[in-house]
Amino acid sequence: MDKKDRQFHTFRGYQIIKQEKTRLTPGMEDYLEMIYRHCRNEGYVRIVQLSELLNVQAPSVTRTVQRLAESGLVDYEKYGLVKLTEEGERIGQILLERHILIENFLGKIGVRDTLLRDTEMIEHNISVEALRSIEFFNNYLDDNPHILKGFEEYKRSRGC
Amino acid sequence: MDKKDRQFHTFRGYQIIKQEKTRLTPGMEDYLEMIYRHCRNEGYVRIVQLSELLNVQAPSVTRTVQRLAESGLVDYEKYGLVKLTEEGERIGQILLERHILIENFLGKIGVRDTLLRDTEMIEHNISVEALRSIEFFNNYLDDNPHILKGFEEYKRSRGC
DNA sequence: CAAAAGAGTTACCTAAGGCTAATATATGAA
DNA sequence: TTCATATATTAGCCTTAGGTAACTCTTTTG
Repeated sequence: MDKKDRQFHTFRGYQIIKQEKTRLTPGMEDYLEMIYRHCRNEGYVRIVQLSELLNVQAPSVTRTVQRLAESGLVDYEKYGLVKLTEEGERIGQILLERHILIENFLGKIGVRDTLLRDTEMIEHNISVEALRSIEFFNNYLDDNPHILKGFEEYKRSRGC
Repeated sequence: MDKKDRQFHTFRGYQIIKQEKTRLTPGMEDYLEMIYRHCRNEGYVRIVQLSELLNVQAPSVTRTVQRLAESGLVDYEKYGLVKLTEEGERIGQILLERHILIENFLGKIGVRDTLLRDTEMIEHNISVEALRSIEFFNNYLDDNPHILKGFEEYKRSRGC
């Protein structure tokens, strides 16, 4: 592990370190994940659809899609359809799986109303190690359903 | 709950929404939490100390401390000592408790090397609801130590 | 008490990722 | 085929939060 990984950093500081390694900003991840979700079913997606799905304005989408194209993750030319490259498909799938993993986990421990938002906020910056821990823990909980049953009971008994 | 809270947003989109509500950016939270940690013991902290603790350059600290002063969270005047106001102390404590809560939880499920980084990345954006869920779950795990013992066993049996 | 060292500030640069306004392209209907 | 509408792009602005270089203030020390 890098030396600087062991020191404290600000939120922004960690983002910068991560980005140096992956060349994918949180924003690009957001877009790529959504493109993947949509292209899985439809094969392509349009700028305006993305802008609705992501709740941002079209110019923000254009710019980010252009960046993803430069990075070789989507095929896109002006006024055309947004499609994934093989590499984009591969990474998009990883991003979506990560999203689902975190969402499942938060759901298990009782997050409801803010599930989407919390998942979104956590997924882009979490480490591989933490992700693996969550995955293991998820599996453990699935294989031992009495634990979450006990948790529900525990919450009820404390008037939650 | 606000209507826009139920739609998808990008990472940046959620940050903006959150900030509209709290008037504290992730950066300001980082700094305030560290100021609180240090002032608890020493009563004050200097710009250069903060820059070392946070691993950023002094000018970044000056600017953020000035902003925190504008927001009434710290007492600071040029070339002076950084001290917390009552309000800053109150919020700093909440931030530190939140940090510890998340760190404890991640530690319980097995995060080690990246514990600090993961905690930092999660803490600034997590919802109150998710935080409460984690808190409950933490307590449940503490009151039922066999669960985490079982988890250790589970991991070992799968060669982790 | 003057000079050097240390601490802090200012001015300015960069990048990401929002936004709006204005412009350009594509498409479907008369 | 032309024109209206829908779609997309460009240009330019804003904020946050990093950075450096150069300058100023404060403190310490010979």
